[in-house]
Amino acid sequence: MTSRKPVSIVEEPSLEEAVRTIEQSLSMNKMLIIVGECSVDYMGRASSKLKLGERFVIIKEDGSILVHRPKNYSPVNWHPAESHFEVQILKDKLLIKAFHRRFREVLKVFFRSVYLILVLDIVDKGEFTLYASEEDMQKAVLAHPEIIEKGFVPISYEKKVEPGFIDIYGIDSSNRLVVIEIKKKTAGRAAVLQLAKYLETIRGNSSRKVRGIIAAPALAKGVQQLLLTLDIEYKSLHPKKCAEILGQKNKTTLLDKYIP
Amino acid sequence: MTSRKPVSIVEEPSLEEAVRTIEQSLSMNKMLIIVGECSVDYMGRASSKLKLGERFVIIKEDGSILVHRPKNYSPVNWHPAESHFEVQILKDKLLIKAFHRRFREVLKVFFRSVYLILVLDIVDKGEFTLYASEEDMQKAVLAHPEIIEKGFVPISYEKKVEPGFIDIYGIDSSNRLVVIEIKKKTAGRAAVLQLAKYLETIRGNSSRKVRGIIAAPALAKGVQQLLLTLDIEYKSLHPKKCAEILGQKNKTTLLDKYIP
DNA sequence: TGCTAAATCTCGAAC
DNA sequence: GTTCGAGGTTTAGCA
Repeated sequence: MTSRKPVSIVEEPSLEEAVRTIEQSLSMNKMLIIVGECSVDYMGRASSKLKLGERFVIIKEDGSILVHRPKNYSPVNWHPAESHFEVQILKDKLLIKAFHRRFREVLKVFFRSVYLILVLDIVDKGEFTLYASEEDMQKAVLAHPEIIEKGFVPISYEKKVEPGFIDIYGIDSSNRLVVIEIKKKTAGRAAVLQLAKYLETIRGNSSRKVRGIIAAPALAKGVQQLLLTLDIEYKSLHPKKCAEILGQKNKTTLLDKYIP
Repeated sequence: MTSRKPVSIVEEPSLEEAVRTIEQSLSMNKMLIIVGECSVDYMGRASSKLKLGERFVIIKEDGSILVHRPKNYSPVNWHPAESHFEVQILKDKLLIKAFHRRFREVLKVFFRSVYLILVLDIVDKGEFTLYASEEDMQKAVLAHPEIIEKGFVPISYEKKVEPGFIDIYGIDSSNRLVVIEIKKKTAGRAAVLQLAKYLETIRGNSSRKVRGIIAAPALAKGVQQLLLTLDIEYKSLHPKKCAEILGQKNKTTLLDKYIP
């Protein structure tokens, strides 16, 4: 048994060698980075021509292709995933054709010379979280309760209540109990009904007035009426804003410290 | 004198070697592709965390940085141009910090191991034209003269006249001579004065009324007055529209032919 | 599947 | 430097 080789390098291949390498890698679903001198034609939703120059082309295992120049964040030409490829020699040039069926597009890269081909067999299962997770939103509220409302003071979080765990509970400026359910995305009926169950349990155990608040970036359609019926409030709370708030202590230490 | 080496490869460097290579390349304003096992933290307009995995990082000479996973067209993390970089070893990891001053952002890439570093010293002066080139615009006008005006009939193109070549000339519906100068981008004073010279030559050789038309997507500011003075007209002509006109015959032959 | 709206939008040009 | 507008925008959420 051979161990996986994450990086294979083909230096200064002839165009024929390059064709073989590229075809083989594509058939084995490996990623490619091809560096060389090329021109590019694109036609589809729009059309474009790029004259000869040195650049590199990335072909990913999901069938996306990108042509990158030495400048700019964005590729000069590309196809999103699901492209199909054809490689051939055509008049002393290596031609990579990428067809995108859904967009009815064709991208053609003509290599006059190939400096290097990288074949990457890399595995990436790393979890990616954007903005803030629901947990981070919770942290943001705990660290800065005023983002819910002035005078709110958290008492506990992840508190066990009959149907599950309450995200945050505390008291407001009038000493009323407040139960908060946090949602990262648009809050639907399910979220509201879950909070309603918590409230039912708590209201049954106490004679004090208990407020319920759904904190989410948005409210699903038709849920507004449900809130009125169940006597639950809605507070707009965006994960992005939470991230910024959490970051403020870091921002002074991180951003202001580091950015000249 | 040494000739430029477009591609340098550093395989399986130690983290210390990697730091040296990266710092050196950055200081010499060369492009970098770094393949390895890394995690990524981002904080700025939004924030994100990416756990350990195999991926590659591109750092371009304009200070843009991209972190690409094996899938997806778009990078998982990035900075647009104008980032500043710091490279260091931190707790058995290679840390690349990218600061973006304008956006007040920090991107941190922690490499646990580096498989390969590509240093690219590539030059790309190739012209990029989206939609249509000036030549295509000329073709579009020749194929469909009515996009200039109803009744216009081209007679010749690229005709030699004293200062250079006239893009297109022909006659209008009133049998007057028409000289057309085509520009792909906003027409400035230079373009108008060039056309004026052509007109001067032609008007000197003929007693007929000669019209001069600048065909371009836009007119630079202040040029309007110059047009009045020189008795030159302006016709809005967009390369995009020209491409669409030209593409009508190509779309069926190219796209339908190639895309399965 | 098609639309609507936001995006770490990017990017270039005008002010 | 900042703002404005277009883009093969892309991308995610909903009808």
